[in-house]
Amino acid sequence: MGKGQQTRERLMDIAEASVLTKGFGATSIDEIIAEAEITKSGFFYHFRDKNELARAMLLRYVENEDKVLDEIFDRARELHDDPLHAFLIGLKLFAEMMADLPSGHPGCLVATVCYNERLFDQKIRDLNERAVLAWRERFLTELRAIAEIYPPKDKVNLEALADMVSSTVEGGIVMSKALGQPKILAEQILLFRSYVKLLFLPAVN
Amino acid sequence: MGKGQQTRERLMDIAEASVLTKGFGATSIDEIIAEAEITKSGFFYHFRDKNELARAMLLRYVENEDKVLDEIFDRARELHDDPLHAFLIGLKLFAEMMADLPSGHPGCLVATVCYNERLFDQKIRDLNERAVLAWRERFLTELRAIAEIYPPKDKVNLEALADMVSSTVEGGIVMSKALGQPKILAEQILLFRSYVKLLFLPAVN
DNA sequence: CAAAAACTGTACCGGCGGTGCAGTAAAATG
DNA sequence: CATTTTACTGCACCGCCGGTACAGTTTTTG
Repeated sequence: MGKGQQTRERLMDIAEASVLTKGFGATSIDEIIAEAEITKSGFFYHFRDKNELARAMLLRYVENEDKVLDEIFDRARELHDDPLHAFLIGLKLFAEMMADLPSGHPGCLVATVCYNERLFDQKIRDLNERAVLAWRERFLTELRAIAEIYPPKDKVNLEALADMVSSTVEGGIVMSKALGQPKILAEQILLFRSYVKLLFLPAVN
Repeated sequence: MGKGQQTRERLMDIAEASVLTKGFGATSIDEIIAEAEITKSGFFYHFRDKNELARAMLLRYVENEDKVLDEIFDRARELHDDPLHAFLIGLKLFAEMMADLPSGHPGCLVATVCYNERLFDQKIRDLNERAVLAWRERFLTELRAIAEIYPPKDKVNLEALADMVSSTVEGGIVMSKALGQPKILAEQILLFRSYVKLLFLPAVN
């Protein structure tokens, strides 16, 4: 990674932390450059404007989340051949990872984009939508494989169930932040896992 | 309601819509007063500063949500004596209400406070926390009554399960906004309802 | 009709996002 | 080693915004 890329990453790190705690509109460039110890001109060398910073940040965030999810659920499939059990293992690993974040999940950029939509151009909103749709497809694939083997015990729309993974994480983050209790996110993921168990597992005791 | 109170409400209506789509930091007083057709002096007659507007807005929002939830779950208890069935009916009514919002749920102020925490004083963050804790207590009471009659089929922390109602709504709103599909929120509530059914109902067919 | 409530008008301050552009230090390249 | 490219610095400027201060005016209400 060249020096320029390093600076870019540092600027995005600082901006991300600020955006997640103050929102995009209240995140000032002056504040970012002060913390990064760079001049305003230096900032605008890397990003044409604030929106380009947002776009780059969101892209980086989504790519990173995808990588993390790949690792977790690939690992889970390594640990068990059965799709249902692999999925349940993956959810447990996911919950553990969320519980191990030292000061809780810092927040999801996808959620802040939703709650700041008017501030972003169409490109960013599209990127955001595509990220969520990719999550849906990811989990839908797993759920279809599960439903083929284990008939669900209640009539559910698998697409909505796939969305429930993301929804649980987004909701869990908000709850964790609202109550200042990081562990809530992991709890919510485990409750979703309990639902998957009850829905697909033939005999739970 | 006096004229002053009417203006206050109008200012909060306008501010709320803006805060939910642009964040608090990007919501300008100039923009609010332009839409409300009032002067800046008029604004500051009603609210000492932006933070007082936020406090009043959040308080109003939370009180209103509580009222809506009271109505829905009181009605549900009217329709069925059994706590589990009453809760399931309540969730269905809730989902229907969310599905009937013409352009989807506009967003939750509690979530925006979480994602703008650094912009607000302790008073507001406390108010936010208390609101979420009140939701927890509300649903915990119902769940305890249910669990006394129907032994849960999986080991669950009832407190976390109570939080799952709020979490589902918060997550569902984010998903609805991210994908531009209002119905997702209702779907997610119905999936939570399905979980409650599988968890407590003795024989689901 | 008087008092209180609900504003308007005006002038001002410092900070911020953003632009433009000239200059320069450091790193990569031939 | 020289040159080009990359990665910045410095500076001047604009208009908008949150907020302050305060005097004056209209509207509502008891």
